[in-house]
Amino acid sequence: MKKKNSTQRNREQSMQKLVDAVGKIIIRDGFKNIGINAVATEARLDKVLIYRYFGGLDGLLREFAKQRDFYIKTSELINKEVEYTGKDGLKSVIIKILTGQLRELLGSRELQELMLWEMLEKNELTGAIAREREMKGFELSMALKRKMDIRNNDSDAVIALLVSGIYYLVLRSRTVDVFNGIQLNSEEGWQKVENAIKQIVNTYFNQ
Amino acid sequence: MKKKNSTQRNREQSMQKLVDAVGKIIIRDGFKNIGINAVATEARLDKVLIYRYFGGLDGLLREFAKQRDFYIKTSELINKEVEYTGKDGLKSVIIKILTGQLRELLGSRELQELMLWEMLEKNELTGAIAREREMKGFELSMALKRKMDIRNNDSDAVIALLVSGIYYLVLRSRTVDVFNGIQLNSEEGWQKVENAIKQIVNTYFNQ
DNA sequence: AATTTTAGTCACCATTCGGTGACAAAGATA
DNA sequence: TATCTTTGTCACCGAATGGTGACTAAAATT
Repeated sequence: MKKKNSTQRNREQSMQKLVDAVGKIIIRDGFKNIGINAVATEARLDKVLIYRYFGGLDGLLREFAKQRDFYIKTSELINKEVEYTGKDGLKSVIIKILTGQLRELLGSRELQELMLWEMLEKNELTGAIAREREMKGFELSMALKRKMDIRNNDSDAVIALLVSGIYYLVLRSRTVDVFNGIQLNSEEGWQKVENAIKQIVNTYFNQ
Repeated sequence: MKKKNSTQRNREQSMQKLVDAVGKIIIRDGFKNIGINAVATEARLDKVLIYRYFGGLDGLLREFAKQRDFYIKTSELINKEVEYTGKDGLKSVIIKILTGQLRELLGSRELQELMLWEMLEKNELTGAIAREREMKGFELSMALKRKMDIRNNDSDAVIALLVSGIYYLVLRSRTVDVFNGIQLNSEEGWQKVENAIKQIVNTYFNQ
């Protein structure tokens, strides 16, 4: 079997076109408008290929999720920083991680759509993606806990609450301009959120 | 025109059946499965009545939203408490409000579905409902701000972050059991969240 | 060169969607 | 009693959905 790069009749290229079509639709219309017909039309290919190459829409979506690594990368990058940071520098590391997650999610429309999807449908697919991401976050919380005082066993709930707040605000900014007086569609508003994060972390982790 | 309570040919009763069908579907299948056909089937009535009595699905949904008051009631109830509370009691009032919102949202499946809906669709309907709720929350933030130190102008962002965190955790609990090590489907987990809220508020609003 | 495998197009299916017109019967009005 | 309005059922429409079988033609195998 020789591989030819002829523009016609190229299976790999067609498969990639279909995967890319998924991303385009998610960014343009959101995940809820994804369907066999929509993807095939977007890719300018016939929908029967989705069944042949991926076994159906689910398989295609799985391949899509595999290609883009959908988890918060900042966690992994800075995770080890926690280990080698003294108790004093811990606060700034936490702040760096949280603001990093804020900015990363804010910058990735695809990730936003995926997280919304996870929130209202419990697929095998969304479950798998979410599980991977949650594991990263959990590692962070555990790493923090080892550094913290043992008698303070609610630090993970505090982190969870802050991360959740970040997630909600970013996802909410898609459909609303103002939340609790915070401008969700201007850099000024996000600066205020970042400041709030810093202040909470600095005051809470001082005790 | 005499009003008769005959079981057949009763307009008001049929209208109410349609409105109730909306609620049933939202609770059972979520908002995304709401459609003309589904509502009519659930109400055991013909869909043409939805057009005649409500002008369409939108009008029916508006009536549905009007009947149930979809906003966080705790805010309104405790709002005035803020005014007549000294600076010392302020922390406990904030905690009471936040935990109240947590419990209220946790207890209302309908409200959860509605908030999810607001997050991913920008209807005239979802917009109106959201706007009303946001106003209540904003009033609270403003009332707090008046009590607080003027130089601290990020308290509203802190509140917004906490409220957002509460919203996200509750909504996430619909499709996931654990978030950051917090058990979202057990009272124990929510106790931890409440404790985290208390600790954050107590440390932050101490300065 | 002949044959088999593969990539891709096309036509079609049953189902469901939102939406509408026609019609029968019940109730109100005269 | 006769007429008119209202309530509700039914049948249908076009469009879009997910899904499949038949076919053409390119490419690989023999």
